[in-house]
Amino acid sequence: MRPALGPKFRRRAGARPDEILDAALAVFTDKGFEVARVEDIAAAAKLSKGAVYLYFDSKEELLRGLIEREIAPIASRLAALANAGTADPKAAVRLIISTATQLLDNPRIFATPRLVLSVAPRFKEIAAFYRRRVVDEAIGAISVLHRAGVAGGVFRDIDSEAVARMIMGPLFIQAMRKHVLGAEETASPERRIDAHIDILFEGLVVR
Amino acid sequence: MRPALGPKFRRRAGARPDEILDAALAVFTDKGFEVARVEDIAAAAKLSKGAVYLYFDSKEELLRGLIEREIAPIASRLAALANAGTADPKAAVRLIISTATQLLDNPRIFATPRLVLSVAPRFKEIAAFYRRRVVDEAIGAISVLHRAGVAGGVFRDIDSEAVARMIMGPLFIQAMRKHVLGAEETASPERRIDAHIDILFEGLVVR
DNA sequence: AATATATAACTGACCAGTCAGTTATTTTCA
DNA sequence: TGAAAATAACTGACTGGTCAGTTATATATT
Repeated sequence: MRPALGPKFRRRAGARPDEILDAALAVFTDKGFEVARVEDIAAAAKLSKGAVYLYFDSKEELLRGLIEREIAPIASRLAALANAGTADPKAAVRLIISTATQLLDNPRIFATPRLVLSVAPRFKEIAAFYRRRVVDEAIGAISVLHRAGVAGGVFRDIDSEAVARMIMGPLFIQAMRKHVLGAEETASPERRIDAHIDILFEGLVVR
Repeated sequence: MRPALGPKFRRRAGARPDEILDAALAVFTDKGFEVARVEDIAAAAKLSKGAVYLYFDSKEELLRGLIEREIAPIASRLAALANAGTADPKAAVRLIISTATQLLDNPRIFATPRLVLSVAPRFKEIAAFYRRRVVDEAIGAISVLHRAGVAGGVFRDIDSEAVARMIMGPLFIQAMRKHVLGAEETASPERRIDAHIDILFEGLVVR
């Protein structure tokens, strides 16, 4: 019956889980976890719904798989940043801010944090997992950096968690405003980075 | 049939919509908009499901009504803050930070922003409405304050939006961490406020 | 009596997850 | 080599449960 459009499927099961997770991320981001239909995800992965269930036991398992996959690279990247930066803490903070600004500007990358936050009320362990693996790690990395700066006489001796909030907070709220509330960007990333570092390092008050 | 347990209903209906919205806020916050059942909301308001539909046309209307009701006091409060503070901008910034810290620590108050963010992907106009009425207003208020400080020679002349992000970002990320990801508070609100103002005003770098 | 308020039973659409059957790919062995 | 057998990948129709919204009926208020 089918005209000659090539084979309907190939032996490529090894690649399937990743393809399905890609599709899941897109659909979850677009509609939210609850509203997303497994059939939509299947369609986006060019499969039937039944095939999705060959690779994942449930819609929830799809969510878990996705988050685990997306978390891995972040966690390792963070640790690397902190360790690399102890020699020149000011430059390292600069690097963190500019790297994170660029990452968070990217919708594809911000999609997972966004998704985690949206499912957190229902899936407490996912929330806890993300907090430990990403948020706490990030705070830890910044803390290491800050303490190194204090030891080197570069940074003032303030609560490290407060410093972490002053670094990540502005980046995060900007990302939420842009990606979730749909706000326009008024300043370019470069200008935002410069302004952020300026206020963070020099303070707001005239001296 | 019913034994003498008093009348089955006797209230003036005038109070109902507000009671239902209170119940809706509680249930939406607990389960999220999609998962929340109208029957749960009805039960929380001590009504039958049918009765809810006497006051609201749909579940979605319940959401809209709720958000509108919760937004009103915030918007007016913000404008007041900015205008009141032009005489002593430093004190006004201090006041904003300590007020907002306390407000955002309160789960009942953070519930609406949280809800808005969670439904934003599905209900774009709600997101846009909230952005205009709350986020943009807040930025505007801080901007007014900052410009006043610059004019008075107290604050450095930096991009006002960056200043707004440095004020609201750390507060917001802390609230998300606590209320959404379920993190413990490590420092008291007072200590957080002090540290925040210290870094914001004086900067991180030793001079 | 007439109206406003409320209930409980009901309907219809929707969708996660299942499964019997189909199609492609690989292996076996003549 | 090439046809048959075995296996892996996949499909789509179906089921069972859930829930937003409706309706027929009952109770309170004026």
